[in-house]
Amino acid sequence: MLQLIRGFKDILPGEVELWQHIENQARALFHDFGYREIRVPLLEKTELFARGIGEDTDIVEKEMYTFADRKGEMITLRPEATASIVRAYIQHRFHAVDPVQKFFTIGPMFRRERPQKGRYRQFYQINAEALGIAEPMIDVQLIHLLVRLLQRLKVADATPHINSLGCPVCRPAFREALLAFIAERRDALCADCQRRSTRNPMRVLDCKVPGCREAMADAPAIIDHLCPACAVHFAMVREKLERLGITYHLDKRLVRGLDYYTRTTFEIHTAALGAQSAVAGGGRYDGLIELLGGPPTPGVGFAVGFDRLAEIVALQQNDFSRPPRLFIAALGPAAQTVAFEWQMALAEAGLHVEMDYAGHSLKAQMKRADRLGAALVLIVGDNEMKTGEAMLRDMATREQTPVALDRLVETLRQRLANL
RNA sequence: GUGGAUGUAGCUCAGCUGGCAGAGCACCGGGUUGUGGCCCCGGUUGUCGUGGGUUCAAGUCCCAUCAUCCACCCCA
Repeated sequence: MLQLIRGFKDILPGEVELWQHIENQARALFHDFGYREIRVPLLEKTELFARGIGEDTDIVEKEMYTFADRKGEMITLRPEATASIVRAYIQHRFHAVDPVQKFFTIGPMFRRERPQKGRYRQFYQINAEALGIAEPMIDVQLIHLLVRLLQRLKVADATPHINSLGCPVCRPAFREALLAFIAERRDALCADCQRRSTRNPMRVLDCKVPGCREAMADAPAIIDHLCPACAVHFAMVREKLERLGITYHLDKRLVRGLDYYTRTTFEIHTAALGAQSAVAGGGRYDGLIELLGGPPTPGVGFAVGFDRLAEIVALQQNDFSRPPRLFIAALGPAAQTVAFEWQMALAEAGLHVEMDYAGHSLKAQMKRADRLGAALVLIVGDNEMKTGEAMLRDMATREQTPVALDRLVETLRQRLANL
């Protein structure tokens, strides 16, 4: 049997409704906050991600779907959306018209990781990006947006964890302090951290190995080494969060896996999915636009893990089925012929109507109507064709009333409106 | 990339020291010649993940491989 590719999955009818529900909530929220949808390609030149995300990151080093196309150009299935959105911002010269742009996008991303719960090779993200705004207000707006979205989706425990990663001004000094600290207790760290300590020392801070946690307990924190500008920025983010009544955890060990992040950084975790606990994350990336060839422009954004979010939402709310309003049980070829035409006419009038196409017994058709969850069943056979009145059965009350066939649409609309 | 567990009907799973491939649910039909849910009766559904090996005989034992799940790792 031909099967789908490892780490990929089908989203089947029944589950799709849940995805649509989440999308609808996100779109409505983004619309109200002035975020406009942007759709960028799934394929980009490899260079965009190599430069944007960082050559040394795990994503670029070993997780991207990168290949040569037929002319030998190196292209990559996008592992995230921010780099593409920033590329579009620069390419279409948004900064020249109005540097302030707020975008959102929803779509698939690709990373070749080992599949696991809530982790697929084609996975979906909801992204929001605010470009051209340096003020801490917009950091807070994005965190607020994230919290509101999760509230609307009835996700409990959606408390954001926040931190500041500083900027190119304050990070070197912190890096020195951290390296010095790590050097003193290198032997106590796990093998991974010993390797990390030279390449990406910030990662040692959020290692989960108990020995490392212990050794790093008193490690210097980034927020104690912020330059005055970053310190003020972060203080304002915290103050505004508090004024909005958004509870948050200050997590001095929170770091990011992508090189472009600066200043405010945030994540939302949940216990619902085991180890794949991060359901959303984001932060400020003030250097990225310039790095990708645009003018110096601040930026901040987040990504929500759609697959993970859908699994969490499904835990409390998983029935999004939309049963037909009416089932037409037709008996005999003559009735079936008119039923077929009614179904189309009623659909045209905005009513979801189902019928049986195979000419099963009335009993079988009633069973099917029940299983589909139809509120009403219209029973039409030779008798009804002669008298011009069909029987309309209310499945909940079992009451049956005659309905004139020539006034069918109006009667049904009335009856269904009252349900 | 590393470690562990699991693959048998559409779904959930049973199948002992190797001996005729099963149950429940679902689906189809009947009990009721034109009336659903509950009940009763009957029926359909299989590359036992795949490929090799051992054996008179393999769902069962061995090897390989693929996939899924869990954890590490990484991240959303």
